[in-house]
Amino acid sequence: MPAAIPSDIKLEVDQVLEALLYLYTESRRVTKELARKAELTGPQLTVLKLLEGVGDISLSELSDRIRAQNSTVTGIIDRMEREDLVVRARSTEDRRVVHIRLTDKGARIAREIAVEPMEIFRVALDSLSPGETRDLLKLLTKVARRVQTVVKRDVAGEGPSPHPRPAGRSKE
Amino acid sequence: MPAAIPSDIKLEVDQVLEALLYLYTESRRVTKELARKAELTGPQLTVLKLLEGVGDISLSELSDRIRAQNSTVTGIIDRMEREDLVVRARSTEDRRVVHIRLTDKGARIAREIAVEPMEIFRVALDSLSPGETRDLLKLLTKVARRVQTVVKRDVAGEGPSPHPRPAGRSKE
DNA sequence: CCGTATTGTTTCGTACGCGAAACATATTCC
DNA sequence: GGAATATGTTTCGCGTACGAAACAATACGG
Repeated sequence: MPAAIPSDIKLEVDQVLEALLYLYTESRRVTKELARKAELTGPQLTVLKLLEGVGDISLSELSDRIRAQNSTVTGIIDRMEREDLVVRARSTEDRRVVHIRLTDKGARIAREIAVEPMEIFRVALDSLSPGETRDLLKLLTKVARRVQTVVKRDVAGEGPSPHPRPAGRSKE
Repeated sequence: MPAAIPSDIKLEVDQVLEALLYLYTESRRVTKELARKAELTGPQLTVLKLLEGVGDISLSELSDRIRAQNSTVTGIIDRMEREDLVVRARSTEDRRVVHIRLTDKGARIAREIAVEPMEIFRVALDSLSPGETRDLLKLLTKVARRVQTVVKRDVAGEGPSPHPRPAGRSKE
């Protein structure tokens, strides 16, 4: 644990978080806007392009891929089924499993939207040199990995507070 | 525009996006978890700490700060008012504006949650050297700025498609 | 002054997004 | 083989989150 953190580092950390927030927010906005042209929502477009890429998958797998809970995806698929973009097909081997499949209409729309939702970010990232891109990736994954271990430890502990208390009052 | 983009760059870009998504998702999860200890939701905790920091502000300003629409914040404030965490106070100079103010209860809870929601990320970012942190910030802001200009141009155009069409059919 | 545009907030409708509980089917262990 | 368990999905309740429209008050042009 670092002993004394200079406060200008804290400022930079804030700015990093700000930048992350901005980029994420913007990525959603862009996806959404792109989707609107096809009368879709952001998540629906994501699902459509995903299915186009990998073929039929189960609902759980879909949830994993788009990092959402099953209960969330159930709703998304409900609405997409209502719009005749996908169909549910009960698996024959394991009857608990539901496979999600593109309909012809769904496949056609996926084809029509040739742009990857994240295209803008590709463009933006192109403003970095290959070396910079690699550096960025390295730094981000390093941070991500670190977050992951902290979170893991946290979840495992589950107790009173494994957090490194930030010198604030904690009594009551 | 770079002439030929090697496909391993594309892969790295994907990974960068993946990392961004992960970090953002995780930050929300952590905030939420922290908030739960005080019977709050993530956004509510954010608002509480923000008000604690800057004092009374108008609803619009609040919306700006947390990057949400007014209509979203209206709902959040509704629920917080219901829980007696904040009060609305109509401005006397301009009777259109509503100032949001912490109640004693709200202020107390804000004080009790000494941990900044983003603390975990501070910890994670501490695993980078000061130089690396600065590099990360530099790269992220560079990308963010680039995204911003692309988006701006996009919005300004508003027309058929200022996007660099990716060789897909665009009719119909 | 009066009408019109502008600005700040709320309302409404819809779509995520989550966690907990319900439910159905599979698996395991005795 | 039947109870206990685990796994895949849905249901439910709640809280964001957004855009468009409604509404209120202010500013602006004539």
